[in-house]
Amino acid sequence: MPYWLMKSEPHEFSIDDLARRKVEPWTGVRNYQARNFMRDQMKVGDRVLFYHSSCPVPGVAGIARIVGPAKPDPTQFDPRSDYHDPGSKPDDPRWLCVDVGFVRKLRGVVTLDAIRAQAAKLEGLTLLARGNRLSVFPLAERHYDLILELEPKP
DNA sequence: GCCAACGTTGGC
DNA sequence: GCCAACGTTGGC
Repeated sequence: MPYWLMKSEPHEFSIDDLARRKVEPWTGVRNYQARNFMRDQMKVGDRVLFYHSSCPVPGVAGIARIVGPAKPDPTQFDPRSDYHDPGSKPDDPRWLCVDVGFVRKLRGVVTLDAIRAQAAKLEGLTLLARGNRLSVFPLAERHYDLILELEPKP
């Protein structure tokens, strides 16, 4: 499954931060389903919609791609990290991260409102599923394309 | 800050 | 294995 949506809170890490960093290890995922997607299905080269959550205008803010495969998330072993997991052992890491590379920032955010307005065309999109909280999930290619068609024109 | 929805934990 | 309690997510 070569298309993904990944959420980030922009006050923590935004598309502008990724534009500066170029590549960022996607640390801090602490949900087994999201981890399993990264471990079992993500491939280097896969496309990612970069989603801003928990912010004034939630929505897709940019495009990224997977540039490094799943590997142990170092923050789980750091006692000073918010993501420290004392139950995870270095010889059997519980949490993984992938490397995410910047592709481009959209001309404007494709807002959650705008996406919802196309709900009829986006049937099955996890983002619109009731109670969805997953921070990493696969996208159907047609959903990826349709969302990008909502990008504001120049 | 509120709260619905969901995941995790732990007693039994 | 059940399920109540608790913690987290994320839009509003």
